Amino acid sequence: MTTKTQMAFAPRKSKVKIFVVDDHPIVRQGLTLLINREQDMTVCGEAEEAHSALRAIATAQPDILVVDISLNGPDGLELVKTIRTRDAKLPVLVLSMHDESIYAERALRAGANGYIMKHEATGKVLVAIRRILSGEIYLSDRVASKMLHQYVRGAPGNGRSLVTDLSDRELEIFRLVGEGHGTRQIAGELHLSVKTVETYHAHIKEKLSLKNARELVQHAIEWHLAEKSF
Amino acid sequence: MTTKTQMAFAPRKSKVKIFVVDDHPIVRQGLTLLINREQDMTVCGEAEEAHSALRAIATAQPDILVVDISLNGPDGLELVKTIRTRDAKLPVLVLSMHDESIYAERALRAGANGYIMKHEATGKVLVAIRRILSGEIYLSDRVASKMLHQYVRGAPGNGRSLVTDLSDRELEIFRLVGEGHGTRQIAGELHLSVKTVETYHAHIKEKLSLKNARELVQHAIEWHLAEKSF
DNA sequence: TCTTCGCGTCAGGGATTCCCCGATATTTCT
DNA sequence: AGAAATATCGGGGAATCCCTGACGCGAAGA
Repeated sequence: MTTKTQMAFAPRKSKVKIFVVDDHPIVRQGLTLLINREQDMTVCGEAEEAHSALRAIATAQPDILVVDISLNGPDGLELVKTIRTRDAKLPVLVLSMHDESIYAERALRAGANGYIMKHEATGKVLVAIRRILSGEIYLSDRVASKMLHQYVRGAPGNGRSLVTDLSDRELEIFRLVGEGHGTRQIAGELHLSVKTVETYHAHIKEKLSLKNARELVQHAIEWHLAEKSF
Repeated sequence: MTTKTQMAFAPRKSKVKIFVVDDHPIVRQGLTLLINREQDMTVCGEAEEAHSALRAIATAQPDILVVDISLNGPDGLELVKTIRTRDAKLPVLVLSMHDESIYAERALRAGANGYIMKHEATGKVLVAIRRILSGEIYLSDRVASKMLHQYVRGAPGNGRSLVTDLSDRELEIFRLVGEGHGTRQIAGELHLSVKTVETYHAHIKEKLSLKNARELVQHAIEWHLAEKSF
């Protein structure tokens, strides 16, 4: 099931090439400096959004990707999915500033090989990268146990919100609404028809039991600046 | 393994001592590496939340603080306010991942000397630090122009919120909007014409320098949530 | 295997809101 | 008193909301 034959256990002659996608230059810089300090790793390129990332990846040919989940335009999940349609094997580590395990689950479902949060120790990033390169899947202990919990029981402590029921695309629109983007604006950013965005509005309203668009905006904004850190 | 305040082998030369507060280790690392590459700057300590930050700052005696606005527990604004009660002059640069200028206004009002967003170039951080150390206030061009625009018509002397410029009736509509009520609904509740409510919308947008109704809703909700915490 | 179902995408069309132009009367400030 | 702000309404075009569809596709279930 796994393609371990591709991975060599012998020490590489060339460094592992890593491509970083994050919309915060400071984070990119931090990751780059962190990675380049390692003897056997090097950052072969960066991008701040999905479109240019795909272009740059084609030429840079990295061995692994590190992708932030919240980007301008198509988000990290979309990027991972797109990459999966082009290269089934290219490993991806998804970064997130949110502790919410809904993203972890979605990331893995989208085809990522690991999920790590920005508030974890920097060393964990390197651990995750090595773990993934060796063919395994990386999850932080907290997220892993959380996901297992949700696997065993439906809702531990009743901590799941209706937002969990949203599909990836719906969640993406929901997030953009929460950031204050309008229908037309979102349609433009995601290269969709206005009508399509309106359909997502309708679906989200139904899944979250919201009466009208105003409540949608209200909940999206409150959810956005909730910053619920666990 | 994790040391919140790490004493580097700081050269005794008169480097500017910088203290970093951010709940994302990757960001802290990025900032630290970035700053320490400068000849005249050094990071004298870090913290990931407000409480330990206050303790560490007392001993580290930094020349300037760099504080993320979203922390676990008390947020960056609270930290800035607390610091202002202890040291009126210690300069503070507030970091934020939000590009909304709502936070910029609040940051300055809380006593910060600068506001910069994480999605700006890393070099800007160094520029901001130097600018602040020279006694000035740093704002990114976009935010600065917007805030200046706001202060032209306001009263710059007192630090009151722009919301106080609203008339009673306008504030009433503003509050209802923040509670999620729609135009028609408000008109019904106040026994007004829909057109009248629309006029108030326009007046409020004008006074608060808001582009469209969406920003109005955003600010109204933000303000509404802030009111509840007092 | 066939069928259902969720998902992503889009259209038509009436209802509603947004947002620019106004207007008039009362209250408040100078 | 005169000027400015305030409170109340309207017209009309653009944008949106919201309902009712539609189609392909992949996954899950019968």
